[in-house]
Amino acid sequence: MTDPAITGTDLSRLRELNSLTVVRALRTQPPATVTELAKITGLSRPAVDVIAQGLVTDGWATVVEPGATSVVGRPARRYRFRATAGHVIGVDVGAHKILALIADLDGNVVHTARRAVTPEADPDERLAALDEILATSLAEAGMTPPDIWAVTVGVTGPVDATGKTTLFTPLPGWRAVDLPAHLSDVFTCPILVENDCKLAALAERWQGAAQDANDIVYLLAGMRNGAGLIIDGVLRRGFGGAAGEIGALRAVRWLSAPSHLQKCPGVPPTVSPDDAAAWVFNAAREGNRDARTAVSRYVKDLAVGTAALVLALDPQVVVFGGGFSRSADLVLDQLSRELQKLCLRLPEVRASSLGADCVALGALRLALDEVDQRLFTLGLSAPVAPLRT
Amino acid sequence: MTDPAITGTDLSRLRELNSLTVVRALRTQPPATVTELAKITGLSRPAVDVIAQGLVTDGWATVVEPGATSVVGRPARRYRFRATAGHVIGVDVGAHKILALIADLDGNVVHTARRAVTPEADPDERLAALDEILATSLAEAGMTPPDIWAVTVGVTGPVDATGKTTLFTPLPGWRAVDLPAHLSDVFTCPILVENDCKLAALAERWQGAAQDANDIVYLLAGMRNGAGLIIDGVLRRGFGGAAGEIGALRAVRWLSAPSHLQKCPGVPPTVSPDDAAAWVFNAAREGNRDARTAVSRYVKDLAVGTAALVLALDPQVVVFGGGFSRSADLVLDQLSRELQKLCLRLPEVRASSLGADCVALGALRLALDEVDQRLFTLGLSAPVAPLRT
DNA sequence: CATACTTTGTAAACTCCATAGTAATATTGG
DNA sequence: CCAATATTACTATGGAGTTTACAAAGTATG
Repeated sequence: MTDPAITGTDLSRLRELNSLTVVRALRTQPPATVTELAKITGLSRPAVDVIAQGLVTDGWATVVEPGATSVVGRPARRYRFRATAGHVIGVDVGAHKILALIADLDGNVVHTARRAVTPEADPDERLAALDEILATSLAEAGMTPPDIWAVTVGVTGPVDATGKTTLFTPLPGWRAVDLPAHLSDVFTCPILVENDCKLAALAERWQGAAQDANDIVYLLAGMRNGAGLIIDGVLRRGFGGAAGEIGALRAVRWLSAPSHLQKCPGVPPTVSPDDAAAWVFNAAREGNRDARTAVSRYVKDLAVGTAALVLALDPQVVVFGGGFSRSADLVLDQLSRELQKLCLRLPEVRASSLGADCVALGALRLALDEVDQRLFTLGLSAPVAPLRT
Repeated sequence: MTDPAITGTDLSRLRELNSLTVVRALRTQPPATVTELAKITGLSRPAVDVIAQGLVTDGWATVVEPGATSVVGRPARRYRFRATAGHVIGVDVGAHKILALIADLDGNVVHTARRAVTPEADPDERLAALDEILATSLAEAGMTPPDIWAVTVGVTGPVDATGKTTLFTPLPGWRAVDLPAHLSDVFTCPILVENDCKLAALAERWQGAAQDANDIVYLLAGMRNGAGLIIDGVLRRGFGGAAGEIGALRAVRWLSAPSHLQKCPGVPPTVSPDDAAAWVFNAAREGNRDARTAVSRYVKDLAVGTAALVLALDPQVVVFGGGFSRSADLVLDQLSRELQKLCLRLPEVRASSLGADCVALGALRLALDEVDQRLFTLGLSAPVAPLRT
């Protein structure tokens, strides 16, 4: 009924806002004194003092009693954000593997679990593997589902508003899978499902090659190409969750791009189709002419779709990620030259600096964002797992 | 030094926040009583009362003394937002014309001025025409430059962060023009320069065909094609201001699309090249086979670039605007069918509902947004024109 | 080892804002 | 003219942050 944007503020809300301000300041870095916090927030020392004490009693912060200091004056109590008050889970459900990470509220990974699956596994099999890896992860980390404040699962293919990949996904039978419904048997906290490229983009901005950028086109380059878009610092999903799926347009040749590598003449028959690309990249690095030609054609095709995204969005950075990013040394320069030819303004082209965990890392980031968003809009009550709305 | 995001709030700021809340409520619609405002804002009646009186003394609101009412009880004073406290200017500097609108803070247009220029006019000539139309507009509206709180000028071509069209513009010699610098001789208020397609997109969301949508791809279709992108409700410019310039990519055939119309066989030699497209659309409407084929080819080519934008962004709505939108009846259905073939998820395709003023209207909207943004972040002091920062 | 000095922690007085409750006022209907 | 009703004006109350003052806990210095 009432628009929250035009809702008046009363005194208690003011206290809440200032508490959140102090929490934000606390989270910026290591244990801080009341005086430091007062300087950061612009509040007075007494105000910060009572707020900090309130945060301690609520469980959002802990006190670090003063140790040996080398400065003049009375040693100050230090307050630290209690990152272990809650945890989040980020999962990457891929064709070949499932990777689950558990992290605290600061994003420190406290548990990692990996499990291989076959690409042909049917949904029941894959879901069973997912359930199993989640159960053992929780057990090994000494946690129970109520300790988890948010879960994000990364999957291949565009994810709609209900968390399903109804439009398309390469995983067999996976289109009908309702992951939020499935996981809600175990977790009462918010459950998010997101496309793997988009999550990788988030990870790259969080801890990877694009930490300084707010406008990012992330390329997940491999046997399948995908893209994740961060615009004005926020991951954009599009109205139906299908933003970045430029590969569907035949005119931009993303579908055919990897085939240049697979069909490169000279690949030994002993190399499996899955490993052909890696072989070609290696051969190209050693000077094989056919391989160099194949890579060149691959980059040329990749550049067309990338140029379409770059022209559409005019990003600051293009991040070359995905399985092929290990061979970024062979790709980056030429990709940049091709984009120069095709685009109005050339963005920086960088190689991904994260490994194969990047999708799961991005899933963590999205879960943490969800927690933060609830915190800063709904206010901080006692630190317990939020309920799904 | 200090991050405004983690700045504490004190009591006076709280009053300011609540004042802004009341202003927002006032602006939602017609003169409101204190009781109504209290209900909307959630504040108590006395609080709203003192705030409203403060707004009146500051000049942000006016009192409407009660007239004849048909309800029981003492008639209530009504408060109205004083939209005439300030005004903004929106200008469309096109190849053929300059259009200047003056509007109050509610967006009501209070003055309109149009002036023809030749496409070949050099920058000095065009700037002189701009200065002249601005001067006469102000004079006719009975205003002086200090009465203007923000000015937006729409131009063709991507606009960089400094307000220049250094990358590209079809206006001769215009790339070197520094509009903000030029206009700052007259105005001390914020001066914005923006791409015409982007402004038209804003207008369409403000008063046109896409008022309900937050994710919009706007097509400015004419002898030149352009696009404006609204994502999550906000106009996106891209890192260098060149977002939406998909037309630069040859693979998507936007450059060649209008030539199908111009080169259509059967156009009488009496028709000027500028009017050829209109002739073809009319002929197609009357059943001319050649014309229908030309239109069909035009739409096919237009659809490729549009599909690239749709796949990249996954918008809710595609708005077909620009000069050709008068012939939307011939285009929309087929465009929709082509997009259906090319895209993963088909967005709604709608025709623009605004006329040739849409760029200037969008310029007004951007200027109003600038004013609002300053209001709601910097707080409301006395209602006077803000200074450029 | 005592003193001066510096910084932190805490309490009190003060200001400002919103709320709640009450009295006064103005209008309509009987 | 009086009762009912809704608005406006006024006062008291409580909460939150700031300022000021002072005690407490250390280090530096003679």
